[in-house]
Amino acid sequence: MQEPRGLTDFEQILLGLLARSPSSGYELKKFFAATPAVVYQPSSGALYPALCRLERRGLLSAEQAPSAGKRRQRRYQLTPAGQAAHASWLRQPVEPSTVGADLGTHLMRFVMAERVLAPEEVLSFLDELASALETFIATIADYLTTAPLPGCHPRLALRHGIEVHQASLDWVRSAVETLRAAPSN
Amino acid sequence: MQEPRGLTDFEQILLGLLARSPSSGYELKKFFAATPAVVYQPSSGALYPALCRLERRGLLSAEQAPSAGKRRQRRYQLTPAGQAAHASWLRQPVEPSTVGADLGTHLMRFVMAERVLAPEEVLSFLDELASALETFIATIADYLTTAPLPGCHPRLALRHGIEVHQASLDWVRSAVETLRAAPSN
DNA sequence: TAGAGCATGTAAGGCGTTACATGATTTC
DNA sequence: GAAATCATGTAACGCCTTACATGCTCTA
Repeated sequence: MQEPRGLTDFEQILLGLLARSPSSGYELKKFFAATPAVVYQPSSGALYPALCRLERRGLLSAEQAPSAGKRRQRRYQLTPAGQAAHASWLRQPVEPSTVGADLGTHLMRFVMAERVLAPEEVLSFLDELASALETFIATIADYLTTAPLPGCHPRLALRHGIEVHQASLDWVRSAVETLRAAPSN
Repeated sequence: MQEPRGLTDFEQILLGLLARSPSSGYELKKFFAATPAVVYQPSSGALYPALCRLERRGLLSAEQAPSAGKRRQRRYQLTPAGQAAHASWLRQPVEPSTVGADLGTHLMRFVMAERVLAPEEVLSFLDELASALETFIATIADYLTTAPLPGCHPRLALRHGIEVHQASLDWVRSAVETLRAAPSN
């Protein structure tokens, strides 16, 4: 029995979307297309095979064209195993080394954690995210002062990194405030 | 003659690094490893084939272990065609639709433009970047007010997008100021 | 009935990852 | 002389992209 390798981010996100509401592949495509903030537009060749993989793993189940016309349509929903996999993804600790790239994945987790995780779990996720961001910012700031950088563009680019991640950090802190003020809504 | 598909971002970045100073594959690896802001660590299986592809296209040339010991080593440098491809990458207009994801690529272009592009070309690149960011921010802000979003986490996540990209925009403006004040250094 | 959109999928090809392979050189 | 590091590469495998294929359903 070979290790069943972990799910990709894309697969986890599909799981999260289907946890909110069962959908067909086409509806998922429309969702991605309609959301301007999500700048990823999965192709058919990525989406349908991913759904098949999740189904083969027993994380999704599909019901064939139940309602309305006879137009074939596979509406997917999570199995209990799928829900478990999704919840475990949401509960994964924030890996500090990943905060420099793909902040998007963390944001996705935050969005999907609503109503799945307990409010205090969400707050501790944000705490982890905040300290990962602090560490990352400190690392760049240190590199900026100590490393011998040729020219002025590299320094400016590092300042960009600091300022953008500082903005993320500020956001995390204000989000914590917001959620503390109105824990459930 | 089939279209020679464009270079990947990774290949372009390799070209940019080698334009600064000819290096071996191993030195490039060390560079990626040593830079904390660059959160990508190319594997051997990505790096060496990429260098070979660039060489086969005639964009790089390699000299075999010239100096010191007889340890085999391939030191790459740009051919004239490679320099042309690199400059053309740097001069590519900022595609507004790409500004939501991979801001990193734009930053890379900015860093590598120093001393390759004329100061006014750099400034116009930053202008393009600024207006792309403005558009993106406005799009999210509009979506935030008009779209029916379930729950409070999605709204918070969109605010994150706005604030982070606003920080980028502020940085662009201050970078323009800095560069205008000290055009060459 | 012709066309546009719905809805799912497949095939070829490219690139990256992980892991392994292979020598040469320096260090203890 | 053994071990670590230098330095380059290859093989298996997986996923995504582009492009195409296939039917069904609604509208003009």
